[in-house]
Amino acid sequence: MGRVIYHIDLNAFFASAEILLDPTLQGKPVVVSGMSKRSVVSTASYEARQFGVHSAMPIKEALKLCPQLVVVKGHHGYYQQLSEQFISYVKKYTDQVEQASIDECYADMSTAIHRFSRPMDLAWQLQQELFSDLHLKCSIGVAPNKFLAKMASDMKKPMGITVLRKQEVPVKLWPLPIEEMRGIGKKTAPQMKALGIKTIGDLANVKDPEILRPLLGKNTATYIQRANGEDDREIISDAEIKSMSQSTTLNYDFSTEEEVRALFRRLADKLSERMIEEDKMGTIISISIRYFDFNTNVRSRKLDHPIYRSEDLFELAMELFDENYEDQPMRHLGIGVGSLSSIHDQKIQMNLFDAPLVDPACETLDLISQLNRQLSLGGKLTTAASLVKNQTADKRRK
DNA sequence: TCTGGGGTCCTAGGACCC
DNA sequence: TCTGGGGTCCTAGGACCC
Repeated sequence: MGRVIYHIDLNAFFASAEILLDPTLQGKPVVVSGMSKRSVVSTASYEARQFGVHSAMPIKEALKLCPQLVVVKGHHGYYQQLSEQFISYVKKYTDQVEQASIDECYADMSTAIHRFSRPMDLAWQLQQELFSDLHLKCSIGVAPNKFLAKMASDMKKPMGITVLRKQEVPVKLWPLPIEEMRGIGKKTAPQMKALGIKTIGDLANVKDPEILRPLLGKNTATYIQRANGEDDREIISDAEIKSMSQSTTLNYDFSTEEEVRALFRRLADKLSERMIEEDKMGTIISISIRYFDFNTNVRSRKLDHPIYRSEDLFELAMELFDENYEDQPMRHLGIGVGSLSSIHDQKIQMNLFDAPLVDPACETLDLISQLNRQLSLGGKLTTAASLVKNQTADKRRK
């Protein structure tokens, strides 16, 4: 007996959420975007899409296409709350739910559908609940695996329910252009077309897979299987986040150290706050610098102890910046942390008494000065244990 | 009216080790 | 009278997705 996988995709999520906050926006062409001249459209309402406005389009271009466009600033905390409610509604039917992004998830409904006479009925009920209770529209794809469910949910929007069976693959999937395939983007699609692979069907029936290896790498066989409607990936309901970052595009290009320091302070503060909220610390620090000409550098460093405090993020970001800055005007800066683990778990493992012994003669003064620095910065007072650990790690690095 | 922000995954080269 | 062969880690770059 095969699986029944749903892919549930909220339609124009950010725009719908804004209409919930301000019902007078209902029926109007609305986009959510930043408010600077360099902003792009994050999400467009269906009314806005009729003018040709779409995600990632520069806001100025969108206004040119649709002068009456209503531009609203995003409220990401609110979207996050709505998203959590969305997931909890899906979890009423199964605990096998994998959140794929803020506005979509996969769910294994193989067992849950037995409570309904037809698999479509569960989808219909869930869609109605999300609309009547949360006022959110969604599209649902129903299929034997994640790939087909995702393709199915894309086939009818908004408020669509699409069943895609394995035997329907040649008729419903194969005619689609190759760029509709997940993972084939605007760089790879033209190269595949140059090889004569113009549709998903062409990929499914490719005679010599080796010609695709330079484009698709080790996943070549997987792509061909997907094009044939095969995908045995499990639903992963407890995926851990792997990296966190905070970045911004400037209103005008930066050229001075003071500007950079002030921005890195702000980015470090925000990122640290989010990391503490998510109970995450990490051992890879990275910065990104995008210059005026869009040339972008990402520089990273592996650390020998995990960090999450704003001051640590800031200091290391500035070090990486000073080592790598190419002395040109910058339009974008960012800080990221990878290789994440739990702050909480480490604190449990390492209480005060587990701290490594410190040579009192040469270490005490330095310890006190670090402690004072942290207090003066208004940061949370960390345990002496973690302070000592940080310090010994620093010494090792030197 | 140029080109956001937050993520994931893959590739490739060099260092280093046995 | 040239320079092994893996395996793993680190770093950089790039494609892709929502």
